[in-house]
Amino acid sequence: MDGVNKELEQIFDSFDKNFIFKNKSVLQSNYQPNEILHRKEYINQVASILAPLLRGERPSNLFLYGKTGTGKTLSMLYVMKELMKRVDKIDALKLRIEYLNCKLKKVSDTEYRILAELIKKLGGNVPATGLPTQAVYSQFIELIDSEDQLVVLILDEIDQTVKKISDDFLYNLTRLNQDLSKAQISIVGISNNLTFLDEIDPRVKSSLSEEEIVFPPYNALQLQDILNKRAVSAFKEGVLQEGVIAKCAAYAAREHGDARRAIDLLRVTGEIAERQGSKKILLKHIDEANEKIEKDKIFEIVKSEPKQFQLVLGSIIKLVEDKKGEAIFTGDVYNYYQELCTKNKLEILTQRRVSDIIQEFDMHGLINAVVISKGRGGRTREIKLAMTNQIVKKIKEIIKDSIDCF
DNA sequence: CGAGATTCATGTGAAGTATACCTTTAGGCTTAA
DNA sequence: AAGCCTAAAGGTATACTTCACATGAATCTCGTA
Repeated sequence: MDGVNKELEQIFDSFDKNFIFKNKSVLQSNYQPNEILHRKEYINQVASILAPLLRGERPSNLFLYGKTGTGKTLSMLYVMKELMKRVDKIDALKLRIEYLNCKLKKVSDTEYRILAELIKKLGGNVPATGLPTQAVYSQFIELIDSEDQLVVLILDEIDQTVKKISDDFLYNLTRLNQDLSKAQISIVGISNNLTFLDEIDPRVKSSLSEEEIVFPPYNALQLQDILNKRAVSAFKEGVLQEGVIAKCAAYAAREHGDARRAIDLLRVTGEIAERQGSKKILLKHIDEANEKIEKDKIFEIVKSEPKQFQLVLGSIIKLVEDKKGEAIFTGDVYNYYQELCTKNKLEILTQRRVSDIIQEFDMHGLINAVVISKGRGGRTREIKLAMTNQIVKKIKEIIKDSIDCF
């Protein structure tokens, strides 16, 4: 018994001796800063478009674009918070703002579920299944229309949804106002995909994006500001080696100015420094962190891939290692893959499919596959691994867990 | 020797199929009036 | 009668397969110099 306690004490002790973090949550992705840097202009735009709400008028539908980590959601939520503060002071005004991230797994699947989720947020109740979609619609409308009120629906990552469902859903939403007698509704769509609006029905397009705001990526300097600000409350004083912030910002700026990425990088860097028992965060920790994030991403992909994919990847790795330096081709991979399938008693997919799978790996950046023509030797893909040996080794371990190869 | 035809091994697109997972519907059962 | 549940029926997305055709440079063919 005593032994266990000592062990625990040690763990707690080492936690206590944490030199690095003061408040790590500041660097976690759901953290809401109370001031948003370098987005003032856009926040103002959003605010001025939504301002009519305060007079009880329906604002235009609004559409926000921008790549990931450009502060769209953050800005929107901020404006929403400020608006609500203001509205609370005005008695006569009934305003509801509902935020829904369409990408969340439990929601994203269908029109039905999005509506169900919205209804739940508005205080209604729908069974998880069973009702006709039309019935859910009318319940939704009834719920909104039950009072004299203004409703703003913020639909985040809406492009994800529309890819899965048709744009009828959006069309219906934009026309909701016609079915309402007392209440009025505005829609704010947020999309990561800059070309999203080009892909949807023009009727929807015109009514959904009465106003549009594009959020540009942050540049390296702006990222630095953001990181600096967060670092102050996240880290203990003096733990940052000079240049750490700048380097983090530079890394993220290279990746289309994604602030989320920058913050993640900074956090992971801190975690690595902490784990190594370092008293300061050094530049070299950033490289490790960057690699770790990269690695995690790859592992995530590999792990979530079905067995067939893992077999193909296993075949590729095996062949590349065997043929040191020499390029390998689709045919080789397919042959070896067939062997592996037999060995593992799995069904053999057609070459057509394997070809697609290889292409997918290429898209994920796990391998480099270029289509070449070998003249009379035919056409094929020339395949190379695009990962460091370390990562390959790890992947082999992951694959080995589920499949007998190598 | 060179232009054009041929060839190889596989890429690529379209369309069809199997499967799993949903939604809808309808019928039956329960409940409450 | 209304509400609820469930099983069967109908839909739809996904992951493949099948079929058919496209590719593009090495190689072959054959006419010509």
